[in-house]
Amino acid sequence: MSNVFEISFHVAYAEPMTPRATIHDVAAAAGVSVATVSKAVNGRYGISAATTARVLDVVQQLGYESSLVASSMRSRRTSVIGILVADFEPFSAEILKGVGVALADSRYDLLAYSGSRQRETNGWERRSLSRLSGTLIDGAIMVTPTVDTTSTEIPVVAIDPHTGRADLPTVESDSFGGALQATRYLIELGHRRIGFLAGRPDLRSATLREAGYRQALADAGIQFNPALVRVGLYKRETAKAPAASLLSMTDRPTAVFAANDLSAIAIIQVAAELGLEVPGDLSVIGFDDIPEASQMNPALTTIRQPMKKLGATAAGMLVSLLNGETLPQNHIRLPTGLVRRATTAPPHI
Amino acid sequence: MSNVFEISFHVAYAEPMTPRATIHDVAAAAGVSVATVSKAVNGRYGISAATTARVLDVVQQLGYESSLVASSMRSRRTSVIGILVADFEPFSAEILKGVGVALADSRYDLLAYSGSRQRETNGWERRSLSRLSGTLIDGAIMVTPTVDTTSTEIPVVAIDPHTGRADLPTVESDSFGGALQATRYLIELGHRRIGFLAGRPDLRSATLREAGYRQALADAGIQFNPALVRVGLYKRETAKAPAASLLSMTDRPTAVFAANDLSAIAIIQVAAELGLEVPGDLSVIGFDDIPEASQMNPALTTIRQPMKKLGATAAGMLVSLLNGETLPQNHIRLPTGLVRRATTAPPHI
DNA sequence: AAAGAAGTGTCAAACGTTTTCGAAATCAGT
DNA sequence: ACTGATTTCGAAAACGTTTGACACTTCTTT
Repeated sequence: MSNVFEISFHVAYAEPMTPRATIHDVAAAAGVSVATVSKAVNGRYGISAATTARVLDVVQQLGYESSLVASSMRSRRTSVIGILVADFEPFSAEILKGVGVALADSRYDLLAYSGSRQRETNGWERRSLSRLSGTLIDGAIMVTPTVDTTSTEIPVVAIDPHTGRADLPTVESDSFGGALQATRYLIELGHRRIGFLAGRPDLRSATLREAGYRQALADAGIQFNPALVRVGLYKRETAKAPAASLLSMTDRPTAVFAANDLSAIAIIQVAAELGLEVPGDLSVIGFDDIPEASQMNPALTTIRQPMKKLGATAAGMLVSLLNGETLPQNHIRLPTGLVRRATTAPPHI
Repeated sequence: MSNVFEISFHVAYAEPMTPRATIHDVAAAAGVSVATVSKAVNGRYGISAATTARVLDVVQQLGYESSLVASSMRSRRTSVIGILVADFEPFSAEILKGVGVALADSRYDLLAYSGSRQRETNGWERRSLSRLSGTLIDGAIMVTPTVDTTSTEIPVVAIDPHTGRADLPTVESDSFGGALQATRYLIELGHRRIGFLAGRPDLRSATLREAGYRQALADAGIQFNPALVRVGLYKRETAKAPAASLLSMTDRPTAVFAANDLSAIAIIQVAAELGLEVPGDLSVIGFDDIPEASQMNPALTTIRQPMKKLGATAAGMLVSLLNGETLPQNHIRLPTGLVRRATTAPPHI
């Protein structure tokens, strides 16, 4: 059976796949022991210049590269930083960019891992982390973790962390302040019936955004109405049904604050399907300012969150931890800002 | 020295880092051999239901997860697909999103790898591939590879491939057609002195974009002028100097076709520094339509390239190869389209 | 010339799994 | 009870590296 597999591969490929050279191949070709090769390649002390040169020559010829897996199995350090994401949606992609530039001239490689197979199940990232952490990565950044991960054997920094006691370093943006700004802006435009499409209740950002929403209402003397709140879970697919439910009410809101841009996109799409015009019949404001927000038509009014900076900051913290330093502050919060675009307008009179 | 390191870690962390449970720990706790644990966990035949249950119980208690590294070292298949990128800039990030959704309900996990350490050196991705391929990943997608990678032991699909003989499956967009469209559009606007800011000459896309540019000029009866061509290498930093050189000419072009959006952004920035107005004094058109293109002010006119689809297509091809299937076609080219925005206008009279 | 020091290379263990093979135990059939 | 088949489990090898201990040379020093 395994043979069948191999054979069909050879069919698919013009050239047969040559197995890569191992350290044993190099050792044999150079006429030395594998230990010598290892030391020569890694520049360890105790190998003469002549031998080293000869070994490196063979390495060159054979195109040998040490297997990351095998070497990391033995020596526990790999100089690779892992970032664990549920999937590569716009938010985590932006963070990835930030982490990438922050690590660009560090001595760390970057490995982003997304577990397609099991990501619906809770705690996928604890499992993934566990699978990668013993070896392979020296430290990890976790984006919107689904569990309150406790101690691991490698340093971990969380971005947009879980609710619950914060036992690990975190980076997040000012969700409360941002939500306050967003809701206040809708109120300033004249809206009174303002809906809220909430995020993932297990994330601190989601609870804070709801808190900000309620605070802004309270400040304006508007009674909080639970009937105007739906849970969209931050994802486009999961947000559509609650969005539809919200917009199908007989006395539907004139404006909606969506807890993130993907939810906002979902509700705008649902509105279109229901024949509602944005912003004519419905104002929508999002949160994040993902690149897609400005590409839409009409462009999305939203709260900008410095996603790249979140990533870069987390990367910086992680590198500090890996250097054995103590962090000056364990929890960092970055500011947000209102971006006025075209999905918000005063309500119909 | 290693001790010092450990100690400082404990300082940085409130809780001591507990080493993760290994298969040996599970075996000891369950009173069976490691072989039995392995079989129980992986559902292999030959273990009684009672024993399996007991082992799984212990696994649960200890929170055991098999090490991806160790298991991949022994059994060569990991169900992980790797995507190798030079760095996470907008283009590769978009591709990543596409690969992610394509793999979402496959049985493969996704691992994106970016070698910060050595990415300036040529052939970084061949080395990275080699380091990961023996183990860890079952197949790979390479984005804008710097070398004409020959046979490896795992299937590889290239996106935006290298020039040179195409020995591996490739996915790319219609660079020639897109360049034709772009240049033609500038000509239609009335431009005659049209500059070209070229890409990485080792990539097929770059040579094709230059070919399209020259073809459009020829079609319009405009003499190709080498003095109007600079090489920007697709990256913002590397494009700024050549852009400045181009715009500092005494008879500078009235319009520039930049081989990708990052180059376009660079030249617009340089133009601003030189006091030139876009599109008043200089029209600029890019290539890619990265998310950032529409966020700029003025928004960038560009050739849209279906980046997510490139990624998704490559992922589909790779999965086919991994299934041992033969690809219906080894080279796929996707169409491009003109996106008119605000950085292009007729030239001054 | 002896003895220690320094330099250079090899041996073998270890990392955490999976898998093959064989041993022991249980069971069925006579 | 005896044979043979079947089930259940463990021992050990293997994957490709790194590294500490050790052995053999060669060089200094007295």
